[in-house]
Amino acid sequence: VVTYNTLIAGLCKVGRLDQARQVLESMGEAGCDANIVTFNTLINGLSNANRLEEAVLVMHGMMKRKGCSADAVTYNVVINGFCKSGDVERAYKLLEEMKAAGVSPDTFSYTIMINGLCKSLNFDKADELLHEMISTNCVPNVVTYNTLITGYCKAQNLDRACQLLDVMLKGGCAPDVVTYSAVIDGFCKSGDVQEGFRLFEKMTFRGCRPDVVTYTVLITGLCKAGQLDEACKFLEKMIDAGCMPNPGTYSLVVDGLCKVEKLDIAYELMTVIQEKGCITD
RNA sequence: UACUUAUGAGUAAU
Repeated sequence: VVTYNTLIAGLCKVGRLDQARQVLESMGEAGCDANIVTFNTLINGLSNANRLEEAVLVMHGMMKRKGCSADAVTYNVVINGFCKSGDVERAYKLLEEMKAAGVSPDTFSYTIMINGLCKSLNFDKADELLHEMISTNCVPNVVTYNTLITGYCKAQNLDRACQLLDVMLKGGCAPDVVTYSAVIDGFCKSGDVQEGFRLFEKMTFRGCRPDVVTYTVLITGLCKAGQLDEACKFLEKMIDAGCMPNPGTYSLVVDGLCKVEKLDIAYELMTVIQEKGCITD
């Protein structure tokens, strides 16, 4: 079964969904019964391809089989599909349906739903779910908090984002590089690059290593603020810190320089970057 | 300790 599941997952990943489905259907004749993971894998593939009604049909088909019932992953996958497609209401209904069917939502379920609600700017409901999960002894993890924090940052509610960061610190849930990058991005997008750098200092002080995204966020902020010299310096600092920029990172700086007609500096930067062993595209 | 689900940035020229 595991071999089959791996094959189906591979087919789904490259978009050969119909073939994945055929493989699943042929398993019975081959004397190998599909299990819950097999179905979840296919349902996830359909869901990612936005073939949601089909995903639901496969889910229901599976539930009619003997010895097969939907588990938390099954629901999570479909709920996530509806959230990503923008149909948050349908997703929410499925979460209710899940509870009614006696399948307890897990940390993934709540995080997925909270993400959907944040993306549709329904923060009241998102907070409500956070409390609901805590009251049902389902522990929010770093991803759950990151999801909410990102949502609030995008909505430029930085006070609430920082408040949640505090909850994490005090509640023993260590913020990670995603948490910090999200909040730093929030500060930069609000025009306060300074505050972004202050948090950058704090994160390194607390032992959290910035990655390529963290640096890119700050460099983007500097470029948007017209501080191109600083952006260049910071780009070099990043490389010296052992963090390799990807093509997106430095093309952003090069683009910024070109827009203010500092073409010579842009060219110089390219040279420096290449000398440092970065691959330019 | 095999297989499936959730979170952050950038993405130009034509």
